[in-house]
Amino acid sequence: MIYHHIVLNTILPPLTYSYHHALPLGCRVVVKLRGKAQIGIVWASGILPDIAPEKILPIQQVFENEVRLPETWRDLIAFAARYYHYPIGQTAFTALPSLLKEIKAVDLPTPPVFYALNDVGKQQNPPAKHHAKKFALWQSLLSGSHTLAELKKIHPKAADFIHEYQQNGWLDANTHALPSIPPSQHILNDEQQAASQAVQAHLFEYQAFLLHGITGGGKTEVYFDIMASVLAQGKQVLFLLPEINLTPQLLQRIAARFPDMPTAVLHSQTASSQRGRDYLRAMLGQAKLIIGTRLSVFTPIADLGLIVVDEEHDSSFKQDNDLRYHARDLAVWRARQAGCPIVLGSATPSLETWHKAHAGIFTLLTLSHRANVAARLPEIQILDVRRLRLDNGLSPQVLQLLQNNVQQGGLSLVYLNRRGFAPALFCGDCGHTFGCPHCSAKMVLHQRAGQLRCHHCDFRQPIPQSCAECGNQDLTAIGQGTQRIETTLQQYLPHAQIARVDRDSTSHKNDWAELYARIEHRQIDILIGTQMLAKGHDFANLNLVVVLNADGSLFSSDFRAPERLFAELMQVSGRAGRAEKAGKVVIQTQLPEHAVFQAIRQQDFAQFATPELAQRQQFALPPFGFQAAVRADAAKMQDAVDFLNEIRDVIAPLMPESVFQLGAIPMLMARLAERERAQIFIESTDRVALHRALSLWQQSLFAHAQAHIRWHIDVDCQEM
DNA sequence: AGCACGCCGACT
DNA sequence: GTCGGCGTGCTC
Repeated sequence: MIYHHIVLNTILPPLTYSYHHALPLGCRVVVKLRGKAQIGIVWASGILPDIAPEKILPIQQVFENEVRLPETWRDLIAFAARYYHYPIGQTAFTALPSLLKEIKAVDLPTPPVFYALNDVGKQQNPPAKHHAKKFALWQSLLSGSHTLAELKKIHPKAADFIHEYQQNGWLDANTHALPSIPPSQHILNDEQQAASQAVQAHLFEYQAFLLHGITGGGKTEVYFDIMASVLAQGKQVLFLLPEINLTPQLLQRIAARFPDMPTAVLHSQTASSQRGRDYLRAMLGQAKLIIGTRLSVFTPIADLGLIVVDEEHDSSFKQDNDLRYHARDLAVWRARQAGCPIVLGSATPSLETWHKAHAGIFTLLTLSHRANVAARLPEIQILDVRRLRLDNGLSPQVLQLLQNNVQQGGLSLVYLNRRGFAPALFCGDCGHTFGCPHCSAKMVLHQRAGQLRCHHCDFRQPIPQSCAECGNQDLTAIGQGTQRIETTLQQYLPHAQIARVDRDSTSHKNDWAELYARIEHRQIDILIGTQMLAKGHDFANLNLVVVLNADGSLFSSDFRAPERLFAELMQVSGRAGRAEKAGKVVIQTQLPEHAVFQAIRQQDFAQFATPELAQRQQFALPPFGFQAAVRADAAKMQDAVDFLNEIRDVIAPLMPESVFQLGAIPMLMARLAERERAQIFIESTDRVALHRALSLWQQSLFAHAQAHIRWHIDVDCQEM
C-alpha cells in the first residue's frame, strides 16, 4: 500500500489515505471522511504515515485519466494558504470551480480547430471577386489560421466551403496553429509606444511594471499591444480587472482586436458549468486569453506569458470574507513563478504599488497625455460650500451650471455616493435617529419604496409615522441620497430629462443597455449616480460633472480614506470630456483646504501621493510597515474583546521583538447582522516576523476556540 | 426515564 | 467545517 496526503474541503491539514499504487500529484480522488464520500486532491504520494496505519482508509475512486491540477497551481495554493493563514484545504477548494468539486469525472473540452489553406490550396485560383463573401472567406484562409466560428462571421455558409476545400485537399486543419491577430486600428502615441516597448523588452522574464496613465491616456491600447505580442508567441495571457469594469463594451473591444483568439471569460455571472469548462480550457492551454475578476487569479494556466491587472488600486481585488486574498498581490507572485512580465495599470495607483515603483521594485511607465489629442483634461473647481445656502445639498452655483448645460444641450453627471432618499431619519423633538436593529448603522430612508433600509444587512421596515422614543410625529429626513437629489432637480428643472443610476434603479443588464440607448439618442440631460456610474463607463458627450458630499469619508479614522477619495474623485472627474467637448468638474466640499482637493484641482497624483506617503512613513503604516488584523465576533462586544486580549497576553512573551500588538478595539462597523465585532492589529516592519506572529496567533486561536466566538485573520487588511 | 441543548473533540 | 458523544438539567 502506498500512502498519500489528500487535501479535502475542511479546515484540517492534508489527511493520509492509502492506495495500491502511487498516484500522480494533483489528481482528483474520492475518499471517505467520517463515512461520507468527498472529493480530494492528491498533495503528496509515497509518504510515511503520521498516524497509526490501521486508522488509514483506502482511496475509494481515482479520476486518473483526467487532467491533474499542475504543480504551479498547487504551489500557488500552498503559498496563498501560508500567506493568508488560511487552511490549505479551504484555500484549494476556493480556487476550484464547482465542476471540479463534484464527485463525477469531467469531460475534457476539445481543443479548437484552426483552418488555413495549405500549399496546394494556395496554388488554386481564388473564387470570382463578385462573390464578395466567398472571396473574403478565401482571403482569410489565405492569410492565416481561423476558427470555424470566426469564418462563419465572414460567410454564413463557411462550414460547407470548409468541407468542400477539405475534400479537395486544400486545407490544413489543426489544433496547434497560432490564431492570426489582425493589425491594430490604433496608432500608439510616443508614450504608449515607449511603455509597450519597455514591457516587450522583458517578455521572457519576471518583471513588474506600473503603468501609470491619466484617465483617457490609452492604457488599454498599451495592454493590447503587449498582449498581441505575447499571444503571437502562442503563450497565454491573464487579464484581471474589477467586476464593474468587465463590461460588454470591453469584451467587444477585445473581440474586435483578437477575433480568433480562444478566450475564457471568468466572472461571477458566468454560469458555473461554463466557468468549469473555461477553467479547464485555460489549464489545457486551449484558451489563450483569460479575462476575469479576482477569483480568476487562481486559474491554472499551462503556458502563462503575461499578466495584466487593470485598475490595480481597486479594492474589489481584495476578498473580504473566507480566504482574504488580494488578487493583485497573488498575480505578482504568479508572474514571478511563471517568469513572465506583469503590468499593473491605474490612473491612481495604490500607495503600495506607487511606493514599489519608486523604490525600484516595480518599473514605472507613465502615460501623461490623453490618447485622443483633441480631448482636453477637464477643468476642476473646488467649491467651498461652508457659507453657501444649499437647497437639499445643491449650491446655487451648481444649480445654475446644470441649468445652463441643460439649455445648451450638454450631458451632466451629478455624482453622490449615497443611495436612497436620505441617509437618516431624525426626530426633531428628542433627537432620536432610527438605527438598524442588527447593525451599528443608521437606517436609510427610501421614500419611493416607503421603507427604511439598512445598507449593511438589508433589513427593511416601513417608514415609521412617529418617533419610537417620544411619539412625536414630526420626523425629518436629514442628508441627501440620490433619490432626494433627483426629486430636487426635477422640481428645479422641470423640463430636463433626468435619469438616476444606482443599485436600486439599475440592477439588470437590460437597464444599462436601455440607458446607453437613451444617452446615445440625447434623451437624457442629467445623470444622477453613485460609484456605479463613475467606474468603467464612458459617455462621449458628458461635459459637466458635479460631485456632492465628497468629504464624508475624511472624518473617518481609516488611514486609507484620503487615498480612496482621491481615486474616486479622479475617476469621476475623468468621466468629463473624454471626447472633443471640454469638460468641467465642480466638487462641493466643506474642507476645501484639505490636501486631497488641492491635488485633485491640479489632477496630479504625485502631488497627492508624495506627502501622503511621507505621513505613512512617519507612522510606519503600509507600505512602510506591514499590517494584519485578527478579528473576533460574538453576540456581546466584551466577549469578542476579551477573547482577543486573552490570547494576546498568552502569546505576548513569544512575540518577535519587532512585532507590535495593539489592544483589541471594536471595528468601525462595530455591529453587523447581530454580531459584535472586535479586532486587534498586528504590525511590523519585518514581514517575516509578522508572519511568525500570525502563525502563533493561528495556533492559539485554534487552541482557545470557543463555540460562540468566530474569528479570522486578515493579512494586509483593508477594512478598519 | 426521556429528551433537549450545549460543549468538546475527532475527523486520516 | 461538521458530526457525534456525552453531560447537564428540565419535564412527564
